[in-house]
Amino acid sequence: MVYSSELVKGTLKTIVMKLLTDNKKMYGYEITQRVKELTADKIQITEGALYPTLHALEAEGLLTTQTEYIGKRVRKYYSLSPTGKTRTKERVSEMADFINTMIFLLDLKPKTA
Amino acid sequence: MVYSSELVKGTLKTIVMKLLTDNKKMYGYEITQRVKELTADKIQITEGALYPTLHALEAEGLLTTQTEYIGKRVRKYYSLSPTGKTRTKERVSEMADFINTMIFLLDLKPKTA
DNA sequence: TTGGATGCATTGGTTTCTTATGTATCTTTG
DNA sequence: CAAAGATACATAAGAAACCAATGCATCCAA
Repeated sequence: MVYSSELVKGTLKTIVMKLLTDNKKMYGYEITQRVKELTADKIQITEGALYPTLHALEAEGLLTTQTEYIGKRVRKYYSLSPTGKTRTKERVSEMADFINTMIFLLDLKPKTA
Repeated sequence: MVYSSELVKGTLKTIVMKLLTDNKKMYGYEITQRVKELTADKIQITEGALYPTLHALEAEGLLTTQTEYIGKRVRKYYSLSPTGKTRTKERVSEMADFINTMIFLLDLKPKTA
């Protein structure tokens, strides 16, 4: 099962940034795999979506990169900048608020809970 | 305060359909106002987003319409078709599942809860 | 009588994502 | 050892969903 792409829309940046908060540094491919395993294949980040997003976050100054070589293969690690860490907290808490609003709007909690 | 539009993306249809589940019939403008008041102005549905969405849902056969006149002013009521009701349940429960995934991914619940 | 609210709708542009493609290396398997 | 699949980066074309702006029209209150 995979969530409809419409549902997942708008959450990619937040997910990536939160992962980087917990893991200090990660590379693109690793992120796609981590999300897949953490969500039991329900969210699959495509590379066509991820790489432009990473580049955009870097251009915004929220991520920094460092390139490593594994044999002859390039691996580009991303880390949160100080600004990125701040923005991540803001984004995550905004998302938390939004989720509560959705739970209320969609009546997802039994009233007796 | 208003949620960033990026965050709200992809939830419009679900919200509209759920509202129609609870209210039998509603018209466009009413929907925008209801969402505003239910969310304390945090979600503001623009008309440029809403009307095309309503038309799309109608074209999909999920909504039916009936036009009424208030004085000389047209008011177009939307209701869920039987198919629409089924789809709404599916959408809402998919959204519930997705929200749980996001809560897990973003670590939004204290582990001792 | 003018501004604001009500109520419909479309158009042009942007953001965000998908699908497809490209290049290259490494590993596993028949 | 050849081929397929995994690893790893990236871009380009197009679709989907949305926003901002605008337009038309009615109603009401100041």
